[in-house]
Amino acid sequence: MKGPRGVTIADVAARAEVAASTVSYVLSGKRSISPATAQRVMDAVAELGYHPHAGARSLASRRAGVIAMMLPLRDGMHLPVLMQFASGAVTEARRHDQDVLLMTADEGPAGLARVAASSIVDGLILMDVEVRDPRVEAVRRLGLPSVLLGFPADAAGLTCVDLDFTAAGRECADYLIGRGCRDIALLGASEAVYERRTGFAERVRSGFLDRRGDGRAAAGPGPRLAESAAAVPCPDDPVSVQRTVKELLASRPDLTGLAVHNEPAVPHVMHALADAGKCVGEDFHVVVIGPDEVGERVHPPLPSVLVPAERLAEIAVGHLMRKLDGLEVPESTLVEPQLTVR
Amino acid sequence: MKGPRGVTIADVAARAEVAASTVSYVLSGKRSISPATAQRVMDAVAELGYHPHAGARSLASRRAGVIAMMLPLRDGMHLPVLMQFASGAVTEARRHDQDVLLMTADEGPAGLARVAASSIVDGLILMDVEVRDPRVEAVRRLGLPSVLLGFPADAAGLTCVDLDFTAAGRECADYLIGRGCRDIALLGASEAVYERRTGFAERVRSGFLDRRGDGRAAAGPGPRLAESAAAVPCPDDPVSVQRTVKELLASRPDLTGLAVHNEPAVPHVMHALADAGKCVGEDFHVVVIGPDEVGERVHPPLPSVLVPAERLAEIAVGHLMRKLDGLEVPESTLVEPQLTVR
DNA sequence: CTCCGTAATCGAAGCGCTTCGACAAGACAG
DNA sequence: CTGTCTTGTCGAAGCGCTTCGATTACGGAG
Repeated sequence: MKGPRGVTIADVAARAEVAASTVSYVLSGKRSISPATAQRVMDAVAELGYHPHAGARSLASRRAGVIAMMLPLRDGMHLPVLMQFASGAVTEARRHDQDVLLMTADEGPAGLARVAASSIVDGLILMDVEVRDPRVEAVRRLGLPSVLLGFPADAAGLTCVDLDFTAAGRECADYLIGRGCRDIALLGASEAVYERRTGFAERVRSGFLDRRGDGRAAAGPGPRLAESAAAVPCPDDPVSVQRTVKELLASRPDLTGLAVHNEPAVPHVMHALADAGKCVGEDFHVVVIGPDEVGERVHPPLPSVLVPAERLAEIAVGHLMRKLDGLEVPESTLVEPQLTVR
Repeated sequence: MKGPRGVTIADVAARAEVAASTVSYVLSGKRSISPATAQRVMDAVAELGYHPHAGARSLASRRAGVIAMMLPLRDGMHLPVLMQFASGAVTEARRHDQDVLLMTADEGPAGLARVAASSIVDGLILMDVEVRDPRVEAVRRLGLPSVLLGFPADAAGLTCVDLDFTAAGRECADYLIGRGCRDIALLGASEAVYERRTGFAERVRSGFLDRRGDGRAAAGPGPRLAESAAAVPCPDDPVSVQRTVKELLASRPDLTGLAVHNEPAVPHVMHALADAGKCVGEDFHVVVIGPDEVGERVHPPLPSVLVPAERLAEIAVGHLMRKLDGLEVPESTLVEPQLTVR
């Protein structure tokens, strides 16, 4: 039924004149083998282009060498970040000799049950976990080693990794304050986003508002504070963005610093500011929270606090690997955001 | 070493009081089984939550139930399209009871050799195939059933699927002509893109220029033609876009229709047109080639010819499944673009 | 009433790998 | 020189599944 039978461990063993088990031990390093024999085996492996049959290996060793990565491929979620994450995860997984099975979030808990039961994967990375996420319960029940990106309501006993959004908000405020702004504001995502994932957007907001001085002394020990800071939600569409910015400027005439946590809105914000006669980079400062490209693609280029998606992926995969090896990992990991000044 | 041993086919067999082989036949349908027995088996499967061990299955049947999808995860390539493609591919694969292994293009030919040799996948989908692509040779050599997205220089014996870019260019021209534009232009990607993938960008251009009348009769049989049409490349950065548009308008004062085949440039094009006093939608028409969001996120919303990524994915996966079943598929499939008017 | 074809089921033989216990051959202490 | 460890290697027993005869039971044809 299948064409060329493929080179098996027996072929390698024959070629190196050893037993199949010896080949296995050379490859896995689980028993000591004399250097001479090991070399002969490695040569045979190279000459024959041997790669162990994944199925046979998983059957015998109860380790598939594959991890599943469940992404919210359909919507929401910022795309570049997702891609960077996916890319980083695959690269990191390969470094650990693992492959990555891609699943969409809409396979849901049943999908997780399936891959777990069929032993097709050894572990799981769950992206974009929401506060009330049905998949979380499934993960708990299945007992499959996993790492979540995002924090569910009850994270006890789970390994979670996420960007430190509070710190991101704070960094934006600090950047603006450092530029001399006394009155600053945060332009957030649409209301809908705030409802969907408690945490995420709110944490940015609270970090940002942390730096609100409200008349308190702006000097002395501790971080410098803004005299005044506000946060307003904002829909994605061009017209609403323009309106929101216009209203914001009208209601706060002394505003000189704006943090934008709403990727698609950025170009329109710039437009609106220009219309209002603000000269970004001189009498007005803007910082965006989002991937680098967003800040790069407008004129003038904007500094940005980005989600270090690749780092997140590395950390997540790294933690998962450690769990697979039975090692301990921290339950909760917050990754520092990175501010890129342009 | 592993916790709960998992439910096996033997457990199901015991529960249903049949032989393991009978369970296998019920599940695969490869031999006829009496309805009564089949029912008992199905019940047992459901009650125990049985899922066959993927490794064992692949070992015994020489079919892994997994296909590999190699994406250029690092750069280039338009992101939303990629995501839609990935999403569509996974969904379609699941419909055929297959899982998807995600690989990055930088694993290259060696990665293909590895997955092929380890029988971890049954087939391959290669995204974003370029004219001279080292992976193509590997695919040929390995003889692994595969489907390519894009056309390599020598596509003989391979199954290739792609958007009909020539038709996309033509459709843009036709749309503008239909709007009454007599002098139209195509704003393309940066020179670099044209060099990287012969085909792709060029085909759009040639389709577009197909509708150039150059003084020929604009009436009569056949498609209506524009009196004049031009194509200019354009870099991505805001400043260059502005300059390019300005120069274009200056050199062609009668220009009233523009097709933009350069996603990041779109907002800046709109800006430049506004600066030049053009009123898009009334005295000037713009159509973009790219995913819907691009057209939606500017003001006014623009019609767009999009890459039907999801369809491409379905077709690619569908073809691959057919190949896995030993059926015939066309060597070359061109997918019609879709024009969305707003 | 026998013979044969068909339908339904079973048992056993692998698939290619890992892993466990055995075992031969030295190394070394007594 | 005998007994005890190591070290390096082998053989065999599965892992859970599919698949290929073989086997039984049952009708209908002769």
